[in-house]
Amino acid sequence: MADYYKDEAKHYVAVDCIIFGFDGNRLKLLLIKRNFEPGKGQWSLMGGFLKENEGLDNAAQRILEQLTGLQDIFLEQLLTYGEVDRDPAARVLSVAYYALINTSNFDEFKAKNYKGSWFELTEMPELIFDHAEMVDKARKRLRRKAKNQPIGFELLPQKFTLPQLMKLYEAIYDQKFDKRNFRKKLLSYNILKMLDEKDKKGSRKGAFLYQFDADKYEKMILNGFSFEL
Amino acid sequence: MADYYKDEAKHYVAVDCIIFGFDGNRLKLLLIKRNFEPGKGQWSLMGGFLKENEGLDNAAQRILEQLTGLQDIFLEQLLTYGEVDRDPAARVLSVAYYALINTSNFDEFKAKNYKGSWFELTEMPELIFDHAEMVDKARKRLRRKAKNQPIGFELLPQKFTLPQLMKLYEAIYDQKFDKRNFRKKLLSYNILKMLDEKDKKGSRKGAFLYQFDADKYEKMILNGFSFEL
DNA sequence: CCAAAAGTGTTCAGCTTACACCCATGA
DNA sequence: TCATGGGTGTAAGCTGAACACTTTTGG
Repeated sequence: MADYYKDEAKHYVAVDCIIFGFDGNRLKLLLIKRNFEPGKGQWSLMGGFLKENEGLDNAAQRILEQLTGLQDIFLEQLLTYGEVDRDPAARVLSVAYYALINTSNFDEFKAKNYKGSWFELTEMPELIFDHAEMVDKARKRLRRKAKNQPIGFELLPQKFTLPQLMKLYEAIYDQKFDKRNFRKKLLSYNILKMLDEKDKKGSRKGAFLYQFDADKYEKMILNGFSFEL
Repeated sequence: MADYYKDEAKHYVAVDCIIFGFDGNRLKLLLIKRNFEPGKGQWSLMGGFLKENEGLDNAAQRILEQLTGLQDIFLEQLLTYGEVDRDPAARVLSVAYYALINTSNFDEFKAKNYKGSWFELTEMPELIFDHAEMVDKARKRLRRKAKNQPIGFELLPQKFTLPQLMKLYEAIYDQKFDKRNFRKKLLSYNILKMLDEKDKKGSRKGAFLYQFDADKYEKMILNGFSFEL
């Protein structure tokens, strides 16, 4: 095949992942200690270069899997960063993705290979390049998204309690909610299934466990419903 | 400087622009007839390749200016399309941007160089590659954005009437609004300045002209206000 | 004088918010 | 028995939606 574009410039393209996790209390971010130049030894988002015959979404999945061992994770493209000087070593475009994982089933062993560790958003170290900007953008996206879709559930274990869910939303929005109003609202969507079990880790009384009911949610959006917090 | 990345792949990166315009009645899209292979003679978004030492946003501005002669236009990155086979001629990433222009001061002469012409969204021709997908995404973004920021004003001339503004919103959302409610709501934001002039093009009675008051809007968002339609 | 678009208020329903006490349990 | 977090209902204010008639003026 003729290369119609052969006179055009070619560019390095990286994919960087903003990985959010929730430990039951606070919203956290998975960062790695960079083990190559430039910026070796500094904190950074997990990333990698886009390969010759690899789709962007695939690259993001690959990179996420390398670090966490997880597949089939919520992953969404955020924005592409293309300032000429953003990487001091060379002109590199970076396509940012953000991911939501629940920390319970994540592979600590893999993460150790990259010196990955979790940080509270309030206690983030300094990041290389424009990564802090990416994180900020991702937080905003997460807030917006969580208003329109129940993506918060990606961050929780399969069974969770309403106090846990509320803590998650409080962490995402960095504000307190009234528990009566919160329960009323969430239950009114009819996308939660209450189970017979209680989780007693949080209190002596124990809190009922719930499951997210994806079927009901599908039906709900098919009927033109819009999830709003 | 050492090229730490020299073993990594490099890629062609294009920038494609979804250009919305409003002619006072309907929301339109500016498309060009492609004059190079592949896809020569087919309808397409205006685009171009990212140059060696050019930032992404700059590239988008350059491309927009080439076609419309306009500078300082609302322009926002949408998403990057990176499927391996999206362009049949070569592996090309495309960073999509969308722009809002008011058609009154746009340079038809320049547009003719590219065989550019306006299409109603309902009468769009078939587009090359994944451009239709980009347009669809841009429409959704425009709707969302117009709810939270008064970007609609980018699409209007500096002075406009409330009926015009309402028509614009009706075009963006593809639905009718009640004019009493619409006026009440928009005026309640206090970001419009009524002028002493009337525009008589639309009716014998004439409609008062308004101007968008950017100062008041800045103050409004500083005070934590959220613009909602 | 009439056609055509501009302009104008009120009511009702539903949603959001604020708010305080009892319950169950393990230690 | 008590400390701790879990669970529950109601009232007030606000916002969004529905709805119809009068005004202006060029032809």
